[in-house]
Amino acid sequence: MGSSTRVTLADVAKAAQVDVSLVSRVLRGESVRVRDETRERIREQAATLGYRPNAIARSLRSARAGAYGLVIPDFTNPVYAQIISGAEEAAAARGSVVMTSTGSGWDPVAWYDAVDGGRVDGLLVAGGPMLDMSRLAVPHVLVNRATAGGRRYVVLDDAQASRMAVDHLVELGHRDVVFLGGPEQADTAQRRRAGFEAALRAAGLAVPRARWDADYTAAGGQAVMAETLRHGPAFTAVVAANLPSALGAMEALREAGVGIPDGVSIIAIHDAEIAEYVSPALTTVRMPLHQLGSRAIDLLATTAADEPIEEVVAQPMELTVRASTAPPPR
Amino acid sequence: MGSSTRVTLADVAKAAQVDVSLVSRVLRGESVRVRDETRERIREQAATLGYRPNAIARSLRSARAGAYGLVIPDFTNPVYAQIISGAEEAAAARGSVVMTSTGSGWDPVAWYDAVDGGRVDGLLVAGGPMLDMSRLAVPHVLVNRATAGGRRYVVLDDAQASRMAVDHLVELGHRDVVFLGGPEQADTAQRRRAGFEAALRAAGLAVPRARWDADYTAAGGQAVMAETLRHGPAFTAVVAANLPSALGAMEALREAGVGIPDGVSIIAIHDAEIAEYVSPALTTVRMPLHQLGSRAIDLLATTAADEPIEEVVAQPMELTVRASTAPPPR
DNA sequence: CTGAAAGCGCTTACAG
DNA sequence: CTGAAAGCGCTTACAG
Repeated sequence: MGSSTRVTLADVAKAAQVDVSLVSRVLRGESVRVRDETRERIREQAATLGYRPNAIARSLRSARAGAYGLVIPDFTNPVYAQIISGAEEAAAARGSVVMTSTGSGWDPVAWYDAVDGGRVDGLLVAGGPMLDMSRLAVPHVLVNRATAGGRRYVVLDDAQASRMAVDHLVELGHRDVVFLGGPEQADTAQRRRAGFEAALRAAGLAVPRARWDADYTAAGGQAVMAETLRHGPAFTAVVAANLPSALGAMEALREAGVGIPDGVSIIAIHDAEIAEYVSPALTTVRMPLHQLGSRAIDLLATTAADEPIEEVVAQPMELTVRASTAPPPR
Repeated sequence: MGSSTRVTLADVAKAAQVDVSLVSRVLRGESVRVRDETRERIREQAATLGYRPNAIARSLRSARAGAYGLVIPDFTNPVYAQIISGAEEAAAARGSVVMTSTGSGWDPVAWYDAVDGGRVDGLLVAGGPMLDMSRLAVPHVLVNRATAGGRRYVVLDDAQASRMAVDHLVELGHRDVVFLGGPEQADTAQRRRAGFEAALRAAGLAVPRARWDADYTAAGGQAVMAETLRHGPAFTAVVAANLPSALGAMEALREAGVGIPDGVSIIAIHDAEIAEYVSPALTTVRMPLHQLGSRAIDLLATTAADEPIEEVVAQPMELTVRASTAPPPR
């Protein structure tokens, strides 16, 4: 160890008594005709010296970073772990994936420099503050967000998720269902609400007039659910726009002395391990987040930077029935 | 946009009619005496052309990456989000932090190449598979893990956390307390267990003979708690070695019809938002994970690569009493 | 105050 | 089959 004396291609070349260019070719496995004996000598010396290619020099020369960036706004939200694992799986053959955050004390100027200086071949942006992607030289794909104006995104079938949630509740016999929404400016929240309302209408049920939108957090879900209990319409079931807001809503219901599911049923869009370990275990619609991450990397890698991408990853989406939903009280 | 025509230093130099070296100095803010007029012209042209420095070229030349790597084994565990935010805060002045994972389909060989090719100035390793750090040329610091042999780590005061948990239970009147441990090979788990036993002895209480070790996961915690209920000693309280295993244990208690906290109290080491939103809300010992991340970056940045680091971040550690602990049934 | 040159460690046509 | 050379886009002594 010791960064003092890094072994370079030149060192290996000297030890193996060949030119650096040959070492480069052999070590990269480039199909080059070379005597077996020479090839062996080169490999041997590289191993002996502990040569490891300088990725920076390679990148500069070849104009390829060999890495993709993935921008995550909030590592506490378990949905991102699934997107990450999908992205890594798809990228494995092409290089690595590095995550950066836009969290606490985030500085846009430093960020653009850090992310757009050739360190990555492309950027997946999974939420976070609204960024001006046109300032970026590196190709990008928005993940789970279809910003107006942007034409490079992969999203989920949010409306369908709401529909599955509503259908489940309707099958159980619920007729008075409210939607605990996400922030109005989030397009995922808009599509989930639209899907909710469409499904209600399709079932011949009334769409509540007022909107009860939280901010996709547990604290927000709790506050808005409490508000709904005080001033909202009578209801026997809730569709929560995401997992954290469902957990908050459950807390608000408990505080109000409302039983789950005997008083009110609740179902959330998105699934994660935690849904199994709350009480009662939470019924969810599992979204294809892993597939979303994979698909986004594939598109990033295979698409020209200026080519529009407007794609919906719809499969597999799955209702996961747990203990938080049951027929309405009668 | 369009990566086709990146603006280089040479482009700016030509436009401003000066040498590239001068542009480099002015744009980096190097203290160089230059006519205000020239400086102004350079800045103007850089802005007009939309120049953005090539981080790769800069790194190669200056032998500094301007970034630190942070290896995360599992993005679903909320404790890592706190470490990340601490690391980012400390790194902000020096460069960026990029996270990489050692998750699904992780390939050690590719990993060493990816991480040790000059892309980062240093590496924080927060758990994951046991890696041979001596193979790395880049300086590293282990975070929350003091591997035998390794002499570069920052850990928490795990024993103290257990002590605080036990003391809380003892003050409530508990005398029969069990420890739901972590995996035996994890040194954090060893210290938490040792602290647990020491605190019990200090309180004049018996240390259970058998060990009930899970694997730091919810599923593991659930299985081992169920086992403890069947074959373990009688107990009125549980100290869980981490948050996920506590959530699993709560599920096992519910399944066995044991009330929390009226039948059994439970307290977990580590805190996260989710602890507030399970039912009953979980009492925890909040660990200084943010500070752990910050300190690790500071040490990485200011310490020679071969200098031993053996540090404990002990403050602030805080008992957070919620609803899952109460006096024992009588 | 500003310029010219060397060189970081690679890859990749071009030669032979 | 193998080598010599150019050059990626910067930074940094060295000159003047």
